[in-house]
Amino acid sequence: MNANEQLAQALRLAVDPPGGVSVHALRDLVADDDSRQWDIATAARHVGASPHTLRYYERIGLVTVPRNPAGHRVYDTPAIRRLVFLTRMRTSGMPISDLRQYIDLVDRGDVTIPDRLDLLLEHRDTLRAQIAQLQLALAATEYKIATYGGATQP
Amino acid sequence: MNANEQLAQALRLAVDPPGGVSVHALRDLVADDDSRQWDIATAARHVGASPHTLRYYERIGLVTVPRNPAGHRVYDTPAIRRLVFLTRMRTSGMPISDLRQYIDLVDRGDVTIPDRLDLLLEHRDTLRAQIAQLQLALAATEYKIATYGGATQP
DNA sequence: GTTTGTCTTCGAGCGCGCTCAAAGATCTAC
DNA sequence: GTAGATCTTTGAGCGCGCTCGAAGACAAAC
Repeated sequence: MNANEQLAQALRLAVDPPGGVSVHALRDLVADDDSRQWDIATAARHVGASPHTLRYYERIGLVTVPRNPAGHRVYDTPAIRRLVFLTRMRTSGMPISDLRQYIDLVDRGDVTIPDRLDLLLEHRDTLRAQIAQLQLALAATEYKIATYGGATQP
Repeated sequence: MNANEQLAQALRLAVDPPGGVSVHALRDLVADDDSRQWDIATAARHVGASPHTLRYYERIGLVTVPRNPAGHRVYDTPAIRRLVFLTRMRTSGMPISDLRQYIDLVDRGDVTIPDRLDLLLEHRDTLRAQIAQLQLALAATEYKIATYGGATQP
């Protein structure tokens, strides 16, 4: 295998990762069943964050959470759905400032739908660019792995 | 143009738009020509960082840079190659602590090659996981975009 | 009723990765 | 020779996104 072939192989591996995107998450977007209630610990576990983080998100206005008579947070389905959205967007690198902007638009009603769409389109571009970047880094890494033993330099 | 070249070409086209690291950089991994000299501003421009950042990387031991008689940094080819590697790994989300670990191994010579390989393999897994995450977020975003006008919630 | 745990609010602290400011030496152009 | 940009070092500061601690109310188990 010469250098070009190795390079091509690395690129191939980077662009065609084993195991594709799961459809699971898409189903989450559609599912719309319950009117369950969750305490903060359960909610946190469900969205993969800490209770601290959930309180933080509420503090900075990303989500509003009703209380029970004792003053404890009670997460309902809309709150959970929003949190799932928020954490996914965070995981994908959207800064909190953008999320606040988006949430503000949501809270201002349907009239802001075009603006929200713009934000989403922008985010889509960002995601695509990020994926491309990562695939490049992956290609470089695959290449380095494939050729190790040859060169010593980093 | 053979298959490999076409693949590289396709990747270049798919990856280049947002500016930043390009397929170019992969060639840097193979290329090994020059003994050019660069001042810090040029070096910074070349790797897509600020002079501040380059000095910072030197301070924390990620790279060693010779000086000219006046005490100014003179970046040589090995230094640049290492910086390109470092910035690519940073861009792909590798924490500086990992990079220091890796660089320490490199500086300790060939005996650490297996350890370095381990780090690279681990990073490859991280990259794959990240890409999968982003593709998921992208799918979710595409879905939201496609269905906008329907639902109002977040 | 008492322990033990989880909840509340509020403010402060932290780790990361830069980023900048200050004070001074040096290079570049005119 | 002089102005202005760029270089040096050192130490401090900053923005982000949490993360924690303290002090106290409430809940669940015995």
